Amino acid sequence: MVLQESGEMYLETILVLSENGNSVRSIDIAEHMNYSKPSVSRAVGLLKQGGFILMDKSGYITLTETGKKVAETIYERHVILSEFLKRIGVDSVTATNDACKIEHAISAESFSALKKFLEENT
Amino acid sequence: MVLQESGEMYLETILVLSENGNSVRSIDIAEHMNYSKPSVSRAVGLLKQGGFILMDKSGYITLTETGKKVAETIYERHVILSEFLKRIGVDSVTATNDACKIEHAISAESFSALKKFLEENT
DNA sequence: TAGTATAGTTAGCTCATGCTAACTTGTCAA
DNA sequence: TTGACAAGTTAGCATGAGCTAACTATACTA
Repeated sequence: MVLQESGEMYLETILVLSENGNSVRSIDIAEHMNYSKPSVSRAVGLLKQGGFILMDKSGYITLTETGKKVAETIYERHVILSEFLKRIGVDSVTATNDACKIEHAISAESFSALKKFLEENT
Repeated sequence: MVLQESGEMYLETILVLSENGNSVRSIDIAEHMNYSKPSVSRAVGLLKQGGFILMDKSGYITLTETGKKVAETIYERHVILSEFLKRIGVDSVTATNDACKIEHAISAESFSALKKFLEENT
């Protein structure tokens, strides 16, 4: 299963919700992302099928190792990208929004160059 | 008409082709973007309808003022983004590819901050 | 125990955007 | 003039991803 941008967003959302100590069911994802329940239901089904998440009998969702790896990769990109944008003078809200979009578009190579740049210019 | 990422790509392609002195018909766009003729035919129809391009009776395409503005905006982003990525150590091919994707995701505000950053660090 | 609220699912729609197959149209050369 | 090639269009398919309406299943409360 090839993960699209939307799949990455779902995984990232699951990671963020669980790290913040929130319960992670389809309904929680739907509320957080502002999507309808059926949209989330289908997406969750695909992610389950693709081996990125697990769901217990009560509907609580956890990331598999694979899912966690993807989610953490994307989330790290998000953090570094928004950090970088803020550093060059972009306001916090715009930086976060843009990071959210760019995180899916940037390659691993460009990302690590950016990260290195940020580390060297602290 | 709200322009999607794909519409931006078509306009950018039209700009690049014409600036390089190539003829710009649907078939030229199709060859350049590696898309089928029908895909381009429809996209061109939508761009025409949206007031972004004009087409003469022989099928030659030119950008309207609106279309040109969009195309130049995107193309400038492309140039600056790939310049920036190369500056921080990304190889030329990857920089170009990533710029191609990020140019549609970045906001005007983040872009101008990036441009300013690049100017101040020449 | 019956009724209600909450969560999840199913069916089916829409839109954007790619594709192929097949048709039309116009130009040029034999 | 005819035939062939090039360019463009039409019809219709596929996929991803959102949506609403309506149904199901579970659990708690009166």
